[in-house]
Amino acid sequence: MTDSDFDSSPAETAAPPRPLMKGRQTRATILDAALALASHMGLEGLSIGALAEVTQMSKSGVFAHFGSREELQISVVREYHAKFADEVFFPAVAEPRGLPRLRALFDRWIKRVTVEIDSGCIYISGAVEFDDRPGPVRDALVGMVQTWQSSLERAIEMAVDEGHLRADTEPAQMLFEVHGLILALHHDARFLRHPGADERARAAFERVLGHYTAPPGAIAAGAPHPKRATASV
Amino acid sequence: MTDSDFDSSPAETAAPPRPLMKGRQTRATILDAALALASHMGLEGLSIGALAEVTQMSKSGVFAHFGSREELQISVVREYHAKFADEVFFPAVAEPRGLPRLRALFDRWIKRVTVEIDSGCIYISGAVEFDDRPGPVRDALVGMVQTWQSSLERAIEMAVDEGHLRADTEPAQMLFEVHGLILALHHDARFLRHPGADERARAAFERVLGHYTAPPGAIAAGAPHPKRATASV
DNA sequence: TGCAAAATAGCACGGTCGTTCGTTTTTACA
DNA sequence: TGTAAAAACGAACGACCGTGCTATTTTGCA
Repeated sequence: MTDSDFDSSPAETAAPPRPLMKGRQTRATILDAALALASHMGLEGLSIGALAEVTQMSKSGVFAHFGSREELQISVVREYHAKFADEVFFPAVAEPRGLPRLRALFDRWIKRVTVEIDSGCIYISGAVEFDDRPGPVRDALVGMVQTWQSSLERAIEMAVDEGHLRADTEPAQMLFEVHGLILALHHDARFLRHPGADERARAAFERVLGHYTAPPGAIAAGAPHPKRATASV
Repeated sequence: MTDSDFDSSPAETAAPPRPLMKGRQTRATILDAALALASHMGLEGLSIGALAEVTQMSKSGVFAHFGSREELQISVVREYHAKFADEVFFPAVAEPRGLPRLRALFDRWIKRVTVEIDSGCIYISGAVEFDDRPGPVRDALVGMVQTWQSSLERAIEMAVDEGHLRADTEPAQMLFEVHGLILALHHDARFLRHPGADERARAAFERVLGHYTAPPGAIAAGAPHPKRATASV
């Protein structure tokens, strides 16, 4: 469809077999509440009881829509993925390839991580919660994060191809650095509650861009012989 | 004591009033197990039952040492802080001020986050778990992270004073960027299980150093006029 | 409007959680 | 060695958890 496989819903839309309407609808309501709840408490903090209370339903009523807590968690991850795609990725790929698209991606990413008061990034919190916890939830999470990172990496490659970034740019390396900025932003804004964190992130992003757009000879590899770098005191 | 207030134990060592020996000892054993457990499952994943099983004690026996789960969590945070100081901070401040010390800090930080297989960084996981969860545990966590970051920022300032870094360096900004590298490393190594993540972090660190050691005129603020930066396609 | 099917509710289960309390064992010092 | 205090145990509590059942209600279509 677009020039990416960053697809919101694999094969779920369209084709309502026969008996459904209210079902999907309340399922969507539950999922919305679950997404909000998971943003605060983490995916492991999700509880069917709390979800039932919030949606004014019975526990079993909520439960029936997912069949297991694990399936609920995975559904939440998928839901977040879809929302993330809609709010970050798709609007950004409307921008022209290269730097404009790259800037749009980063800018929307920043906003997604910070401005939405009640919504911590589930990619980030999920990564920490499930880095040591094997299972289907982790697998789903890893898959979606990898999809998003691949999309970003491809956007970087395009910027190289367009001549907006240096030809010797390592997309994976640049991605690592940019991703770090988002993580630092998330940390400083949400945990430490630093007010100016997003400005730090934007400034750092410009610095990174500055490096990857500089003429290849200017800034070579390591430190360009400062006064006395690794010398002792 | 040293040139920092990065103190391991506020006022806990020395001065055993009278009746204690076995108590502190088993408390330390429990705390060790708790630290390992929290590294895997997070601070919220800590359970007194699991801790009792691992230490071959009764639940109430474990419980008695802390008085509450919350106090246990705080003790774990303090314990991690002390270990972190011993393994990262104190050895690094043995290096001469300026770049050598800065490199030592970053290098040991990297190792702390990655090479210790069974130990995720509690600062990082705790930050995600408690960014939306007010209370004493969050307060303790924030305090320790701030202490560590202040120490790092001071090390950067010293490097500026020594003339190892550019005079117009904003320590807080540089700290933000370096911290992001550690977070990206933690993410890629532990969650995505990328093998070469630490090399990416080291390379990025050198890049950051390269920027902050370059002569002030060379790389100004934004992008230094590449071929055609923000132009459309 | 009637009727099958889907959606939801209600209830109970086994389990784990943090915590309390009374008892028993262990420690440390006279 | 005796003894008071500290440490550890064991059982029980109320609360919440996910999940499995069987009703009951609601839906959508003939």
